[in-house]
Amino acid sequence: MVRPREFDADVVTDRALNLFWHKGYQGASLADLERETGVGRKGLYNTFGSKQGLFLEALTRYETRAIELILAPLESEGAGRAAIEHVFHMLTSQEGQLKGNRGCLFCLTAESEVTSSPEVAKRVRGYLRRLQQGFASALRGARTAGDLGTQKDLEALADFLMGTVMGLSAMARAGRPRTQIVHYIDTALAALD
Amino acid sequence: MVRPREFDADVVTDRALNLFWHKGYQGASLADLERETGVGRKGLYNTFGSKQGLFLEALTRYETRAIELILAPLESEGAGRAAIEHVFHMLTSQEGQLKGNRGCLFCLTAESEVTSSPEVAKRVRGYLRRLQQGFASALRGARTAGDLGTQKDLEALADFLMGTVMGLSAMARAGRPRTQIVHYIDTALAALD
DNA sequence: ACTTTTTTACAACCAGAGGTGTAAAAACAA
DNA sequence: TTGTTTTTACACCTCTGGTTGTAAAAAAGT
Repeated sequence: MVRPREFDADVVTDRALNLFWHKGYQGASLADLERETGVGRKGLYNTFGSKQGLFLEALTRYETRAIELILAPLESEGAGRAAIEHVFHMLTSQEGQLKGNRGCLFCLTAESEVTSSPEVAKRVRGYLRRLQQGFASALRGARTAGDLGTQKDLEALADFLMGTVMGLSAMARAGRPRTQIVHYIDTALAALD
Repeated sequence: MVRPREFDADVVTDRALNLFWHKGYQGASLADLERETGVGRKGLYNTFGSKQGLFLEALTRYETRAIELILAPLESEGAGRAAIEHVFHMLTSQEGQLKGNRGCLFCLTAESEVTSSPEVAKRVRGYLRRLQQGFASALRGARTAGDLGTQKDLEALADFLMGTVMGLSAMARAGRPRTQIVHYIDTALAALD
């Protein structure tokens, strides 16, 4: 009775995510999105409602991946200092957000103008809060395991690590040399000693 | 013989700088610049040649201030650990880049699309390099004064501090709570212990 | 085969971008 | 005052942004 769609909304979301990740929300134009996804304007609007709707969908997709790769290791029961180090080393590896000078999509978005949209702003704040809490959780684990100085302020350390993620994202997007980024991360992790 | 300008290019540059600082290069439109400076399009184009020309002029103005406030203290003869701490505390104070969620103009520009312009990219790279070298210089001073662990890698620490400036700028622009920023900076400075 | 429903392709829309052309206005030398 | 030069004000241009309308095309139930 109805004509089925010629494209898979999931792969379209994936491709749109890649574009937003590379160029940011405002930097990715509808023409870019058409080209990248192979779907015409009307198809995108019928499916996602608006450019921002598509962006929110892409954010969800990104968050899902980030939960697997970053948050889950930090939030897991036995997480401690090793989990924290693993996350940062993963982020600076080829698999992480360094590839293609993309950085972290939420960090990028947090600095941009899209945050004037309440929905986007809420999503960004939520992610960053969860990230900070993830670090706090893993830090408590590290303390319990005796891997952390007893005089350290855990809340301050969690804020520090969250800021470090933002700094890492900024350096990645700025195309800073790999050596500099590695120095940055290694020194930051040494702050836990 | 010639009709003199009705505006002072210096104050126009200042006002344009403020706008670019708040909204970024692409975020500041010609209409915004006209409104902010009180000068018409033709006046701006006669004086600065193009939007990018005006931006480069504003960058120069910003750099001049940054040299006074940030680089000079780091590069001065007796600079050491106190100079580094002073710079970061100044940046997190009301006088610094935190005011109005502006962050650091060079860091902001480094993450943006304007860097596809070779002139802009060169200016940004030059500033960041000088900043890193300023930290390295002050770190050498700190070591000489015995204010630094002897086993620390100075180059890595300098890269770390430069990254910390980028992280601070990102947090400021993202409108992160002051407490979090203070935690971030204090913990980063403790990494010098 | 016909009808219905939805997707498609294409063009158009309106707002805003950066940049420019034109002619009036203003200052100073003569 | 006149003439020259440059700045101004204002409209305009072209291009691109996101968004929407229209009509052809395609599947599935009857």
